[in-house]
Order: sequence, then C-alpha cells, then structure tokens
Amino acid sequence: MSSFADLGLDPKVLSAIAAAGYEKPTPIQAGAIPPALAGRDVLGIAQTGTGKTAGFVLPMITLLGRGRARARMPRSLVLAPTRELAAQVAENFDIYARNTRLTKALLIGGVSFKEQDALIDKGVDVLIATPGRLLDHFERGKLLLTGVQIMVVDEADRMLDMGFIPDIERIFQLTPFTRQTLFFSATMAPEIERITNTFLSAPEKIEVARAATTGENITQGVVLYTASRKDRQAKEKRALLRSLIDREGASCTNAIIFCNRKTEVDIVAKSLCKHGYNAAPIHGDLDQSQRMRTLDSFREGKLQFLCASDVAARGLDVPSVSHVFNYDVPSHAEDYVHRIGRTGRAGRKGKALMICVPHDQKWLADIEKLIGNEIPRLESPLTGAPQSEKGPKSVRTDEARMPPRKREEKRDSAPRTDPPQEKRSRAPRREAPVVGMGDHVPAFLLRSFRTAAGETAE
DNA sequence: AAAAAAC
Repeated sequence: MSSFADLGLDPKVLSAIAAAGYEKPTPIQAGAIPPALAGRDVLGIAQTGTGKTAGFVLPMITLLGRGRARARMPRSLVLAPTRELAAQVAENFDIYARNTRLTKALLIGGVSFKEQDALIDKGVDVLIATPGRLLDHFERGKLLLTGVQIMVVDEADRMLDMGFIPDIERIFQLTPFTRQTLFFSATMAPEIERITNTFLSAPEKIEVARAATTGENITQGVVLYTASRKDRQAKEKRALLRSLIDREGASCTNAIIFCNRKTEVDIVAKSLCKHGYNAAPIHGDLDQSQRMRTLDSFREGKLQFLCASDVAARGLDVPSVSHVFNYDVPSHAEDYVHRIGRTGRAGRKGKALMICVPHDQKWLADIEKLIGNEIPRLESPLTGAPQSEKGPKSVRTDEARMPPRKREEKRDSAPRTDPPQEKRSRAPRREAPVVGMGDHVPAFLLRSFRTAAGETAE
C-alpha cells in the first residue's frame, strides 16, 4: 500500500505522523483521506480499531490549514456518542496537529461550562463534542455553527442506538448546507441510510471489513454455570470470575470485565479489590473526572482490571488488552461483538471468556446465531464446586484464605497487581510491533518513541 | 433484566 506521503496531506501533518511512528495508512485511511482532501463527502463503513479516527482527523487538519478561527464560530465539528470517545478524538487531534497552530475545544457533559465557554469565545478551529453538550452550548447562544466547513459524525450506529439521531439531524440543520461531511458508521441500518441520503451529497463510500466480527485473533470461550443454590449465585459467580482470571495466569496482563448493570460493575470491582486484585469500576453514574482517571490508569497499565458497563464496550481503544471477561452475557447480541472487540486489537491476540448462567442461555443462543459460530464451552475452573452442596466454601481459592501479607508476596510471582512503577514503564506489555494506525495513541506509547529511539511504532 | 447522554 501507499505511504502517507502519497495521500496529499500537509507536510506538517506528515511530520507529526512520522513522529508518532506510523508508516503506512490503514485501508480506511487510504480510502477516506484522498476524497476528503478533494472536498468530497465521505461515507466510511468501519469499526474502531481500523484507524478511522486518523482517517478524518488527518484530512481535517490539512484542510483547515492556516486559516484563522473566529470567535464563537468553529470551522469544523466532530460529533461522538460518548464522552470518552470524544476525548479520544481530541487526543488524536493534539497528536497530529502538534506542528500547526490549530486550536480545539472538547465539549462534553459532566464537566463545567466555564472552560469550554472561554475557548469558544476565543474561537477554535475544531469542536469535538457529544451532542447533548453541544446543543446545550448552542441554546445558551454561545455558539454559532454557521461557520462549520467540515462536519464529522463518528460511530453513527451507536448514536442511533442511543437515540441521538434527532439531535444529529438538528445539528446538521444548524450547519451550512455547503459544509463537507465525513460520516462513519459500523453498519448501515435503514435509519442510518436515511440520514446519509438526506445530509450527504454524492459521498465517496469506503467500506472496510468488520474488525472484530469475531476476529480470528480472538480466542473465545464460555463457562456454563449453575449456582449450587439460587441465593448463592452472585457470590459464587464472583468466585468463578476470580478463578477464571487465575487460570489465565501471567498471560492475563490486563482485562476489561463487562457487567450488564452499573450496580453489578460496582459490586464486582469492589469484590475483586477485596480479594487483592487491582480493579476499578467505570460506568455512567461515576463522575466524569473519575471516569477519565480510571481509564487513563488502565491505559497506562497502572490498573489491571477495568470493570465496565457498556460505556466501555464500543470504540474505546486500549491497544493491549489481553482479556475480556463477560461477567454477564450481554442481552443484545451485537454488544457481544463490541465488547470482545476491546481485545485482540491491532493484530494482537486476545482472549474473550464469558460466564453464562441458565437464565442467560437464550442470549447466548442469540449471540451464536449472530456470529454464526458456537462459542466453545469451557470446563469450570471450579470443577464440581458450583453444583456441590458446599457452596462458596469449596470455591475459595488458596489465595483468598491467605493472610494479607502472604497475598502480597504471591502477587509478585503472578503479575496480577501493580509491578513497581519503574518496572512497568520499562517493560510495556506489548507483543509483535504492528505497523498501521489504530484510533488511539495512548500517551505511554508516545513517551517510548521519544525515549527509546530503536523502538518500533505500533 | 440495561446503558448512554444535558442540566
């Protein structure tokens, strides 16, 4: 495939790409960048992990060039469904716009208006926003969208799921008819098709293979589990999760554990911590600063187990997640695909393990129908225990019985909790280097480019 | 039986 230099990007953008260590554009980038630079509308059908974000950020920076932002009139707009995804786009913008003087504002909920207002007043080139907060600013009369030359809609299918489509339509109508539109969706549901027919004109359509339908690089398994007694299910399920984690041993460098409910996320995170695992929760009821902090420490490798609701199921890109545990079977089959797509990213290997209680088997059947494959049944690591009369007692691991001091020692041999800070940064958890660009470049990767010259880019 | 997103 061609190199970035062949795509017509601004030299300043090219040097930022080189500084980040990237060489070749991914298929979605190679397909979307040239028409975007030519001023055409783009309809990209691609999931995260395909390099989609750079696919619109790079041409956007090039197109905005050196023009100047005017007060309260942003020149471009990026819409994302969740706050974390918007923040991820903003990080990407910072990386690739570092050699330009372009400015941005991140407009998301959960944080104060004050700073966002100040930036808008001053004038920004790029607004990156979730729909609710953007409209909130607009209604306060703080924002004019009549200067928007380029509008990007990211993860449109998720916007649809979340009921954002009316907001998106409204925002479209607030921007000039002459704007350029770059529109990305993982699927083309009828409603998405309708929107693109209405708001895009003669778009260049680029479709790349689904990244993680159930990608060959993800090993899957499910443990069918029946509680010894109904009232013990919750407790035994948590013990089962721990023994599944333990069975993975050192290969489980970090993991996302998905639960269906926010309350369950909290309970599982708390329980894991109690048993000496390095875990923290993330879901929509936690305040935004905490969500960001938790996600950052997971990305940096300081947090090993991220217990999450589906807020983290789609789009979030942490390149080196070794495992996804589905503590609950997702009730919508598609969510399964999104959840397990958090591992096995950028060509790495990943493992996705799920616990299925009898009540959830109908959903398991839905998932298998969707992915067109049977998920291999795994033997429970607590062989016989869940069905036995003994209940939780027999499922306890040795570790759980150990006094805290002992547990501390065991941690060093099995890399479950934090290795010392220094050790962690010197030996990042990475497998074979992968050329090409994911949607997100976490800060720790950039650090290693600067410090370790010989290091290959991911 | 749910989650997310504006206040």
